[in-house]
Amino acid sequence: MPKIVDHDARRRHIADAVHRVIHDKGMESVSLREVAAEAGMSMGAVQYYVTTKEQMLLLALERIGIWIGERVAAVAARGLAPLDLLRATVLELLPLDEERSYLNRIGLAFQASSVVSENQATAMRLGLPLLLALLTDQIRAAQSAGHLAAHLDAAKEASILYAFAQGIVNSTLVGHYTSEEVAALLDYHLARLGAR
Amino acid sequence: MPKIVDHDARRRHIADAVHRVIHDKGMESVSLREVAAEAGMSMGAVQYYVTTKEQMLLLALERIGIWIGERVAAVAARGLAPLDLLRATVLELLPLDEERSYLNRIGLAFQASSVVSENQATAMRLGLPLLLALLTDQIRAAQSAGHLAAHLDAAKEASILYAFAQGIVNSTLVGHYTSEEVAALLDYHLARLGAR
DNA sequence: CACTTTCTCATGCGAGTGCATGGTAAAAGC
DNA sequence: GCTTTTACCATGCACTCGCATGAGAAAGTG
Repeated sequence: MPKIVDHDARRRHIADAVHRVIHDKGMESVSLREVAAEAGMSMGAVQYYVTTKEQMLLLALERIGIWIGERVAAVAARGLAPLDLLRATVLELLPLDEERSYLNRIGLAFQASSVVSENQATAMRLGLPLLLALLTDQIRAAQSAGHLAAHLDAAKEASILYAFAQGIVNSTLVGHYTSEEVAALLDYHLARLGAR
Repeated sequence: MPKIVDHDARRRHIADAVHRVIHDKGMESVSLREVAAEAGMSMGAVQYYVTTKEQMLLLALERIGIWIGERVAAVAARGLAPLDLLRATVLELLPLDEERSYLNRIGLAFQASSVVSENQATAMRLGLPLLLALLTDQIRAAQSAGHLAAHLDAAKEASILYAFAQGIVNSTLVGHYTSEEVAALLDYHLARLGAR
């Protein structure tokens, strides 16, 4: 065998290029040529690692999921107190700095794209329950620690919290909220759920 | 002058065709030809009423805003009790039946598209404060009637409620929630805000 | 009737699309 | 050294895109 190449690395490289194209010019201008140019490789090389455009998008979508998962896991590893951990986890999902905006722009593009592509919708549905379960656990932990009211339905609160985050993302990305307003809204919401 | 034609009607007809294309095949497959075919007219006729694709999309976006505004106004005209009105208004924004799913699919597509198109983002930002102000008023009314706790910050609650709704839309459109779960989540959230 | 104005259409253009193909360079196995 | 496998690339193909153009049909006015 010749020229041993790290296939995963190449595919990651391509996925990153897809992300940049989506972020800079939107989902509609993702094309094999555009992505190849962004990745600094020939169109033939892209085709070698990715058989079809659909598969290329799925690859990029999966990597976004992994990326978010890693970020959330990193927060969990910080060893914060229960309620702080919950707050930090949700903050991680909001577009409060450049990297999180980048991630959320791409996420929103895939969100919309998934409505029309069943394969993408399936991929989207994989990560969601994991995140909701994590939030549910964190809420339960905060309840046990007496930081959140014991009578709250942890699973429902997790769903509401995540929906809140997603909705805030939408409005923020079209330029409605500032970072400060977003953080203030989250804190207000969490405070309202506090034990009394 | 010949063939007197209702321009607004024609433009509405075109906008409706754009909506159907976005709903059925997604934003990426919106093209002058596709829209013309969907509208049952020639491509030249579409071009006569709409000078550019960008303008066509803006037209379709504006009409979505008008449509949602009308639906929300219709709810307000039903003369419900304060808390019921608030609940009904939010329900109006959720994809709980075919028409609302239709509306929300298109809305989400524009949401994503607006991130990349400044003109669309501007149009999006126009309607949002109106809706938030309406929800804020309804929350204040519910507080005055003793249906919601008086200590709540009405404006923040409105923002949270709307963000919640938008987030739920995202997840529901990719197939995560059922209609029943969505309604249950809203009721749970509102009950938690109730006066005690 | 002509004449003007409004509306509609077919067609062309250059550019870009996803994908298939055939060829080529390089490294490993024999 | 020759073959095989892997990696890559240039190009072609059929198609679609947004938009421009010019011709002409329809319906009013004089």
